[in-house]
Amino acid sequence: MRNPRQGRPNRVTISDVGAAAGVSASTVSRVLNGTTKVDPSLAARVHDAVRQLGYRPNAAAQGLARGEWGTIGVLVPDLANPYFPEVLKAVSAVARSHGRRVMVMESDEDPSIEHDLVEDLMRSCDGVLLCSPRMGRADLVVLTARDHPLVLLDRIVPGLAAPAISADFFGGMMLICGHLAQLGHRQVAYLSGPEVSWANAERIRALEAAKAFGLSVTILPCGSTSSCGYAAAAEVAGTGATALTTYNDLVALGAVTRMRELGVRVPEELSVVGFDDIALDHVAHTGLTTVSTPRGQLGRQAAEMLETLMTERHDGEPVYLPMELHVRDSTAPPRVTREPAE
Amino acid sequence: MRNPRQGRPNRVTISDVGAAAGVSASTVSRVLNGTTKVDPSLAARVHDAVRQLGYRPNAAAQGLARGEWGTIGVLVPDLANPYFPEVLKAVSAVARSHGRRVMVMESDEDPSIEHDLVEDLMRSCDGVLLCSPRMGRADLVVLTARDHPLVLLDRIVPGLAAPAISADFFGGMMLICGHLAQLGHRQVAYLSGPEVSWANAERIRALEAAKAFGLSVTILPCGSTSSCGYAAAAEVAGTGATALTTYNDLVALGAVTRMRELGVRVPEELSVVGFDDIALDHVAHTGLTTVSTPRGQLGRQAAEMLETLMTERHDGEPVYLPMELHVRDSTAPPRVTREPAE
DNA sequence: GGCTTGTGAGAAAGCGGTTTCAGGTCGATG
DNA sequence: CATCGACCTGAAACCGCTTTCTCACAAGCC
Repeated sequence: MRNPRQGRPNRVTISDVGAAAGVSASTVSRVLNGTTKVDPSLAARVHDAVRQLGYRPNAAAQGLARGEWGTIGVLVPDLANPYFPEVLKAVSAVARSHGRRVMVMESDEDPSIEHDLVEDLMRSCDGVLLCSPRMGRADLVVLTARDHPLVLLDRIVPGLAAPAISADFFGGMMLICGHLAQLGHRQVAYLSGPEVSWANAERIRALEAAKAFGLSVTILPCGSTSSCGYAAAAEVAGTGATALTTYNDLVALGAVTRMRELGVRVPEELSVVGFDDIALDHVAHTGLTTVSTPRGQLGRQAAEMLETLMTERHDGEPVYLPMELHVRDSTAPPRVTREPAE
Repeated sequence: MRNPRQGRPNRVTISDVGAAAGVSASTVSRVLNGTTKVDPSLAARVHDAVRQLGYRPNAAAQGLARGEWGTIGVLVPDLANPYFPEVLKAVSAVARSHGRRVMVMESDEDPSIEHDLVEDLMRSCDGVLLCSPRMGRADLVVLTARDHPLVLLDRIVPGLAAPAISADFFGGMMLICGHLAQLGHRQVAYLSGPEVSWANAERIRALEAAKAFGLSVTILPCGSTSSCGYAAAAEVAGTGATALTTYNDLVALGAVTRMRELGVRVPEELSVVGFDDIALDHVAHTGLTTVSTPRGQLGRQAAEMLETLMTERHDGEPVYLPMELHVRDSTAPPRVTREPAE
């Protein structure tokens, strides 16, 4: 049944154009795609017909015939997280410059549906950009094993067939630790992100490594939202920490708000550091010390990787983009140095 | 040329599945779509084959055969504007619940390319959600005249064939004016948004109407970003206004930042009101008085409208969603009442 | 001038599904 | 026991476009 109920839109086909111009459909196609020389006068007639009939080629038919959808897919955990729109923006620009459309999906932070979503993207896109901090390794192996262009974003997993690009979370946290150590802090607390998040693991790995700077770290379970930060902030006092590091800026800002309420002065009594630099500092004047993720570059480069992946085969190593430290008003030397460095 | 270079992904077709299961392709299709009763044992064999071969139907082929792409398209002016991700999130959820994927495009605030983008969406999507505050009326007329489901978001234009839904910007600004009038303000300045923006016009229309409350309004050209607000804030002093209204929260926050720098105390010396409620107040504690746009509901309802539009024909009137006033810390009575109401 | 090249346009064969159409099997019925 | 429907299933047509294949025609060569 051709679903006669709804007059399907855009019913003018390439043959209609051909008929109107007095040529065959093949010729119309050739004119529009410029694949072969055609008689200029015919070409003109075709263009006229196209304009008059308002012809627009059916994307599905083109995709089918060409074996290319002209589309790339992006999966992100949460669109509302200010981190992603910026990435998306860059991806979208790159895709457009290559004549591709962008399909966006969101998993709502639910890793269990991500596999299906990616499969869905794969069957409707030429390539997929996957940003999934939580997806289990097994799923990743299955997906990257499929012979379908896929680039991993902000997630480096050794041994996968797919290329990957990520901000250097480890390096970013090291910058923070260095900054804190230099200020004289020794006891640091960390409001940890999602348990199974790779990005969170990277931060923790850096915190461990920072023991070399003489930092001692207490890890408090928290989450990735400002309300998590707000809720978890109360427990920082018990750790004796003079500085607080966080999974991201949202958590940090939530914590700062709570600290204010608790009468803990920032940074005099407690230094607080964010992560990602999404604090919109120019607008909201939060003055949060943090490290910045190069989100635009991340998106741009990821999209370019995907684009090359769709023509050549993959070769390269995972790419890490450096983060940058922004010292603002939320960090200061600890009030009392516990003891001078031995 | 079939582009033999790149082994096209997902080469297992429905016929392969049929062969593996010892049935015809038609039967496989019937099993997968459940259109007709098929022998249970055959169905089982088919399902096995599907699983073993990892078959996924080619979306383009399905789209072509069914005359439906299973996709809706969304065009927004700027993904990085925190307003849109929330709308998008809701749209995406609704689309998914109807088994549709979402294609996203961004015009980068450039109305001149929007027409093409929409055309592109139309030829690859079953329906289009158009959020374009700037597009000229002529373009809108052309696009809505095409026989293709399209819903207008945050833009009500009388006389168009397409259904429309918008936040009630007029009502929102009236709430603000009422609030300010009640506090005793008489002289109000407005940092105006983009010249040609419909949403901006609505706000101004409300400001005009608020003369009935005894408010006298000075309109200052500004823009839609925080840096615009920052830049334009200096001119407010010259107007004698005791309260400042803005195109949106970003502008307002930029203005507040500048006011702080200029030594103007908010709200003691100047009340400032935002618009949209994207200030992330729970995280950044900006304390900005503003009106909230029901972005989630907007996206949800718009997507539903589009969905019904794709089956039935359109009938209804434009929908306006109410805004809500949030009084926070950035508004207060004026320091000196210029003169008592006559 | 006859024959080989070269050129450009139309016919036709897919791309990978869905859906119509026709036929074959089987149970029920007269 | 022969006939008629129901009901499935496979073959074939079709969705709209691209691309190969084929062929007619014109120009170039000896």
